[in-house]
Amino acid sequence: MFDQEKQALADKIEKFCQERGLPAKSLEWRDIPFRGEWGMAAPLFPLAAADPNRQVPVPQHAQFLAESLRTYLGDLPGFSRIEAVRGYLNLYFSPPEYAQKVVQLVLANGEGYGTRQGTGKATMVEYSNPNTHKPLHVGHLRNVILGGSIANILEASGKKVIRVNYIGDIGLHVIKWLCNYEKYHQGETPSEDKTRWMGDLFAEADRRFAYEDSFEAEVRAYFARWDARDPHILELWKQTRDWSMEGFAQVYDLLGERFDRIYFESEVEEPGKAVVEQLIKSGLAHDGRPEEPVIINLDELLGTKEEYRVVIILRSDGTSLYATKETPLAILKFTEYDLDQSIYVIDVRQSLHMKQIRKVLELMGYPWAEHIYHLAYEIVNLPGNVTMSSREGTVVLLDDLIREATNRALEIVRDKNPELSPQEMQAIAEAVALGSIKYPMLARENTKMVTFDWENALDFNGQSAPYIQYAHVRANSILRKAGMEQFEVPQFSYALQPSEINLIELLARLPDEIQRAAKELKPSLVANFAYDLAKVFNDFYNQCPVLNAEPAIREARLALVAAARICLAKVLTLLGIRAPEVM
RNA sequence: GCCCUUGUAGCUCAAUGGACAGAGCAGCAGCCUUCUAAGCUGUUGGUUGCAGGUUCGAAUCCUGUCAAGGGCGCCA
Repeated sequence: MFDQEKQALADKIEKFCQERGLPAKSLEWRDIPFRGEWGMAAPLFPLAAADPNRQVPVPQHAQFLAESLRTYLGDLPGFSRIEAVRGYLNLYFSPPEYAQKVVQLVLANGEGYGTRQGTGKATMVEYSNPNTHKPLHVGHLRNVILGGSIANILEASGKKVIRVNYIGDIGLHVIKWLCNYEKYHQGETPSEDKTRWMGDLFAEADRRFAYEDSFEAEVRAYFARWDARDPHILELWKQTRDWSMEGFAQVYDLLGERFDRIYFESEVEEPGKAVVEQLIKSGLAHDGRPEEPVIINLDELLGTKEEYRVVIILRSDGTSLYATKETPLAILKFTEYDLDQSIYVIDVRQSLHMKQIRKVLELMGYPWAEHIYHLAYEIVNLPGNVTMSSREGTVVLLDDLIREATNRALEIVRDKNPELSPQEMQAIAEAVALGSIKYPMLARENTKMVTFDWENALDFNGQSAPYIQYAHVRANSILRKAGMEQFEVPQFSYALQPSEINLIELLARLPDEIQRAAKELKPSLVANFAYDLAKVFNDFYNQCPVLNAEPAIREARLALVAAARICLAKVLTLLGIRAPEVM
């Protein structure tokens, strides 16, 4: 933002160091942690520690250097004052200039503020990955939300992004479902809620499989028939798979997710078996059939001990496994696209598995194997550390949660905005409900477990999406009443309130926050920033009258509100949360 | 047994190796003739699991230890 000034400053500091025989270390600048006045700060401890002429303890010497430097620098253009405190050199920006630059920059870029155009090779993000014939619960939600947000953030940071969904449309779970359906529910068709109906039947099939030996045997036989491409089974499979896919489409539509490419497990099953043959031929895999499965003993091949373990790539009966299909999928991805990085958003329990797949691809000689990255996230549990399991009946279904949250939000909207049409009310309630469900899953670190509880999920107060959405609504409300679309170059030539300064500071930080979140693949950084931004905006809202301020101040503050609205909408969008105009 | 993750206020979580460790919820006391109170103000609450080490400086990095969760040959 102040590049020229910063460069001039760096030159002066370098000269200062040279004159005193100090190592020419560049100072590390950071924000000053005190709010209400802004600028940049540098600790002088490293320089003090490296000073050969130092005779007092480092902190004391750092303070001495800071003071010397302050005197040496004198008055600098663009900065209002310089101070030396506890070993830090603090430079304060000149408020009117800084404020104007920031607000103008935001307004000039609009929705594009803080984002860059996509250049270079693409980054692929694989996420959601639902299994057909199974219910969708809150646990699946974290994956979708996280993956979608990461894709958004990467895109905003200047990457080309390819969103990919890998659908588990085949495997033991599907065979179980089909076998159970044919035996006990022949000819039945799904009820209104297809996903739920499919899920209920899955739970039933899963129970039979676990507790009835005869059923298990039937399922195995059924799998063999699938393998032999029994036309009857293929037909049934296609039909039932479509039911699931229709249900998924509804959910993605509601959540606002879209994909550039959908891969099906079924499309890589045959290629996977070919890869297995190839691995056996090359000697990497050991074929123990018919008694034993086909395995790759990675530890033996690599000389490691209990690190990569053994990976099973084909069952002893020749049917495929998850690992059978993972290698051809990776090959397909890198064949279809020119990728810089291939990110897999998959829960942490599959860490070893992903590590094995990567290593197998590496051993097969694919140079891009190192560009595979497993983004591991922790699962969503229920209170008391109960894992969601459809078999145990310990799940919170997505449908139920969204419906309940929307109803609660609708009550509040009706109460607050009785003049709106039912359609408008519904749209707002949905935006609020989905936001409040999504936000807690994004605001934690990926590696931290999320415990779901109803009370929390339906709380629209405090650190939550509605809080941020509400700040956006307030900004929007002011602008609507002002009736302004265009803004003159704002003049902040009055005494700025601390809350105004804090707000402007956060607006200025937005681009860096996006970059950092993209680099670290952490939507939590954006989620927490969004809350900070909303909080600071609410402070401003309470302390600084806009519409009733005297003309010069009113104009500047309106521009600031417009800039804040843009940024609030921006961060919400990155999180996959809608920013309503009214609520 | 081997490996991974987590441990911060009563609860849920923040904190690019840097200044007094911050929010929300819960509790208590207040604020709607003033741009929407899904908001705001004040207040209570801490030996950052424990012990060492590295560093001018550690919640953050390293080692050990304790606790919780997860993974480890035919589920995905």
